[in-house]
Amino acid sequence: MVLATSRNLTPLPAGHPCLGCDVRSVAVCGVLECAMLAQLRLMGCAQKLKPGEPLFHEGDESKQVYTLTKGVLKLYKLLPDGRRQVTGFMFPGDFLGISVDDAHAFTAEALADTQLCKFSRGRFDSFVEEHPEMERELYRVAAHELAAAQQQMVLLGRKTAAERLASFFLALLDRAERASGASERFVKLPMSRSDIADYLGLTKETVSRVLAMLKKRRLIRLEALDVIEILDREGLTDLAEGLMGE
Amino acid sequence: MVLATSRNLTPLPAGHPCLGCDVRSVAVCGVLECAMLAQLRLMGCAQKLKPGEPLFHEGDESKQVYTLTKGVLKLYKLLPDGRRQVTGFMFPGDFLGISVDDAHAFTAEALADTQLCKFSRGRFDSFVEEHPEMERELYRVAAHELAAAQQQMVLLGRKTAAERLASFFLALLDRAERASGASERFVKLPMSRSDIADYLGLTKETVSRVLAMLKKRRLIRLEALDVIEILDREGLTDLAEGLMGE
DNA sequence: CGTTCGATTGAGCTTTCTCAAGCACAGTGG
DNA sequence: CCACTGTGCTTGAGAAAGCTCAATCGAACG
Repeated sequence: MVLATSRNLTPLPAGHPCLGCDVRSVAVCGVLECAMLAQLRLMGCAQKLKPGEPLFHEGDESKQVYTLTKGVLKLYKLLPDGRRQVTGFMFPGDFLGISVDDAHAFTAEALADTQLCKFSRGRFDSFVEEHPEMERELYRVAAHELAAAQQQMVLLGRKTAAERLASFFLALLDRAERASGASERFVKLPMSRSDIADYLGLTKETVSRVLAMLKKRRLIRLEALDVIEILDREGLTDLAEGLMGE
Repeated sequence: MVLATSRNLTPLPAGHPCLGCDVRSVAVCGVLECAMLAQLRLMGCAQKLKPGEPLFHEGDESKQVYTLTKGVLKLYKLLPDGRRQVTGFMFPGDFLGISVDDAHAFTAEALADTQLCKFSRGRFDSFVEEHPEMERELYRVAAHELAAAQQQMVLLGRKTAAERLASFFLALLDRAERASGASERFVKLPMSRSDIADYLGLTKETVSRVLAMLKKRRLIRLEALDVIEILDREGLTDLAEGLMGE
């Protein structure tokens, strides 16, 4: 639910801290010239996170922006009594840097071994200053995120548990296919059942039960605890859109 | 849940279609020079809507952008079976124009007699082209919207019915106070109970019942069916943040 | 081989929803 | 001026989806 989408590939100069990443692009610059991408990357320095390690907390001052190059992050907000809402997951290629009033609106925490390319906000801002087309791109990505957030509001406000799970798996599938550029049958779930529950506004028990139901209906299969196979994409799509209820 | 916040006031030239509006500003240009605001306004032409009249539908091609000058709009998305999620309300000063792939992500419908200042997207884009600081402002507003959307996800995913209503009233109160620049005790509800329900992920019956409960707890009072008085703002805030449950 | 931690399953409960009836107020026509 | 009607709001009773609490399972790891 934050700046997203991986794009064009860009070569990195030898010796750069981001060398060895999964990704050779800067997501937010999908439309920018390769020269510009390389230049931006040069300004960054590498940062690594272990599973469970936070990158920053909700309310922290936002002094850096990041590109995720390897791993997965979950983004979440907490209520004072501990209720958690996961607002999104970040994958390689995603850009992390939108903030209001220079404060982070959510906590970002690694789900796996994670690697980021970090830019100081000042340097990033001056880079954007020098490349006005970057500004447009930032706006485009924010607009995209906003549309995704509205879609998630429909899910949280109006969909049943089964519809939420179906929508979630299809969204992960779409993303995997966009990343690989090929059609996929298997979807990796790098997050726990609790994380899925907190993203979909459910409990982990309900997630487990609905998962069992989707298996019994032959819509999906569990290849492993954290890998699902999509058996009936059309059926899953109908379910996700609420067409199975009647 | 779409571009928002009213700001600086700008005089409009005599004879302009927007003359007679509630607002003398273009929200999205909060930081821009007055000269620029006036110039943008000159490019616009007026449009009026009656209650219940749609401005555009979800999926329609997005050929215009708008500034709301008078009235209220509700923005919503539908599931195929008719379930509705209201993603936001628009008030005078709000800007309506963020879209992805040139298609509207939601339906916009008037709740009252409404007046807008309309710009063709092409002219708006070339105006933005000529005023790069406008691009930054668009981005800033989109980022603000995104933060609000994430807040709404917490509400929809994790809050109880009472917490949702309390949060909603406080958000309306905040907005009213920002608009008037003064402290307020009364909040106008220009939308129906069903609209509130569809915004908060509830049913209209639950909204009514929770309203009755809030009255009994002396947190609010109904001045009229569509005007609430805030009797205990602190209590309402505690409730909205989930601090009353324990 | 035992321990641990996440995932699953079960039973009962709570919140919210659904369906239905009653109420209040605005607009209309006699 | 008042009954009539429609629409939206409120209230009630029963149902259901999903939650809570608790027990069990199972894979990973020491």
